[in-house]
Amino acid sequence: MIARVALPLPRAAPFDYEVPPHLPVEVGHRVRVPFGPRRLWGIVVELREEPTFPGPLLPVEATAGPVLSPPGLELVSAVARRSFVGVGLALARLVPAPTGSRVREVEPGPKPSTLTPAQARVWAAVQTGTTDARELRRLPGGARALRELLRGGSLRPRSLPFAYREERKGIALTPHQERAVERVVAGIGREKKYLLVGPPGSGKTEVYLRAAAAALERGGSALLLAPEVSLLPQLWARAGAALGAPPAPYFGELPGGERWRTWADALAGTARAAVGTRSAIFLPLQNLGLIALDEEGEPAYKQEEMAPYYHARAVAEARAAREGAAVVLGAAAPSVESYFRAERGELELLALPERVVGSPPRVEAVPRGDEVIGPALREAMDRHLRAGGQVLLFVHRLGFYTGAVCRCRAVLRCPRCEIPLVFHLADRAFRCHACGHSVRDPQCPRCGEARFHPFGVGTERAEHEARRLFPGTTVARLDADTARDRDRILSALARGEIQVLVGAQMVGKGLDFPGITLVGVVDADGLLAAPDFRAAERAYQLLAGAAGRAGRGDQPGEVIVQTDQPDVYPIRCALQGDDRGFYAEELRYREALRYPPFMRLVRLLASGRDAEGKAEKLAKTLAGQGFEVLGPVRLFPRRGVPRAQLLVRGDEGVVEALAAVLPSLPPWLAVDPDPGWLG
DNA sequence: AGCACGCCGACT
DNA sequence: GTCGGCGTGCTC
Repeated sequence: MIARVALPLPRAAPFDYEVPPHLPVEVGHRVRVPFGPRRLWGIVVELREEPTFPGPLLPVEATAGPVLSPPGLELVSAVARRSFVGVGLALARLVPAPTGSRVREVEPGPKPSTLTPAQARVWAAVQTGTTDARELRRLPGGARALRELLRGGSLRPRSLPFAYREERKGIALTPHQERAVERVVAGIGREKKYLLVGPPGSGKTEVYLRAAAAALERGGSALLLAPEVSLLPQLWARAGAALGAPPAPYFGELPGGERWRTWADALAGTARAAVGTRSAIFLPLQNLGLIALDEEGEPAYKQEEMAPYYHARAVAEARAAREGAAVVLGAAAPSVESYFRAERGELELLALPERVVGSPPRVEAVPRGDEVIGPALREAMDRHLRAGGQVLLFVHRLGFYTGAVCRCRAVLRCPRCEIPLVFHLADRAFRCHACGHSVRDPQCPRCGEARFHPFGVGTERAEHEARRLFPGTTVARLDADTARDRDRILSALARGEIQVLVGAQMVGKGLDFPGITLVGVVDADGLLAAPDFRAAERAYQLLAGAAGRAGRGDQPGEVIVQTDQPDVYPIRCALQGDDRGFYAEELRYREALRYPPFMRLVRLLASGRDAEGKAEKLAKTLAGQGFEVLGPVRLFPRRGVPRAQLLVRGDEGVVEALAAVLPSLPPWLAVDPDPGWLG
């Protein structure tokens, strides 16, 4: 028997190996094979009688058992093909491996029938709340007993960053929710796709959970996705309550051992519900009945960093088509793509028009002027703080000043990455947000001067201003720089110990804090200034999301948006809650300029020495073959490596057409068939 | 990806 | 005369 084994090599096709007669090897198993002078672990993608390779074959050396089912394998193959990488590399990056990472915390599973004295001591300690594995190992005979209990499944490893828990009693559904649940449940097993649109607080999560429960009742499984790890604790806790058992967690930052644990449980069919982020879309849950993507328009669902490039939404639909699952895409402000597809009937639109929690906030646009916190916003903050409310200030950029310019008009940039440097108060230095490079006393590379005029508003500056304007109030900042304290910050906020929270992207969505009665968007114009055809969409989503943060409690909410262009459609429509108006206008613009969803853009990314020259040549070749090519443009170097990109525009078939022309990609080139953000 | 082989510049 | 740069090719 011949096994075709996909190895973790960037472009290579699978390799043939001889399966020794008594080695139990099947498709989807991880196996160890000799490869030149080394040995590699790969995944068997096919078993066949006759080899495809003409030369002599080496034998498979060992197997580690199944890691993926045949449908999962096909799914990953399709994803790999679309981003022009070998299946082996895609598998290596998407399928976790069991690691010997030490268990740090445990939680009890089913009570074992027989216990040795040492195991009994460990078991008793866990029952009384000792979940720290280090402490348990210190008990007499503890290390060994712990290992045995873990192997027997009576104890399970745990290291979830999930401190937050929430009780929610069975809430009665609104008629709209009832109908949405009914529709989605009808789609289970029928590969139906839904777009569930409703403002924050309209009860979308409840719809996912009821549908998930229905999928489980029918003997299937359910997968619930959120765009960010920070949103998982709430979802996990609520799903646990709704489904009767805590779902398995899966996300990139989860320690390897636990990622593998969830993966293996899914594959074995012992985990039937899971919550996770983007990468969880590949979890091999058996008999999948439902996939829900909350906040489906969030860019975090798109893998942009490295191949295989994939959008969790697209993979969800591919899985649904293969496995018959229903897909629910939920959003307050859906992506333009999904809205368009709902209009065309490819997705069934389900609307949850009314809020079940709180009332809609009062929204107002005010001019920003020269101040970070202008007079109108200041007045509103004062009013809400006096009334005992909490304030969220939304700023979309990190740092204090977001840029600095020399007297010779040169912008201060990172010497490696060429990105404008951002001044941070914490280290009193200019920092590069791409590579971390930092300088205290920069000199202008052009004129040698050392005097820069800083400009721009970052989260630190907004925090500083809030402190200055409201002495005596507690101001906290939650952004990428303070993310490791997020649990502490959010629980302090929940306890009312923080009056003003300054936050970037991460506070915009999903988090539910009834005490926040005022949301201030500090610089809405800056959102729109991004050089990307999706800038308006992003601005609209962030504004709609930020607006949703206010007024979920008993007190009515208020939203103040500082902008000098309140009549530009993304801002105007977000303020007026005119979603139809926004999508109509945005779709007109996309169609006129031949952007997605009317046309497809494929991104070709060249990197390394002479990236620009190579991209230039490639652009010429492709243009000569009749492709519509945009660019190339030079990009900011990544870790000192120069980069350039070009875009190829075409209809749906353009990816296949490119594949025909670029049968094997040179190592300096990467292809993203569905780029999210063109920066 | 590694690792080999292989052909042109600055050094003992 | 060598040491060493990284360009092409191979691994079942």
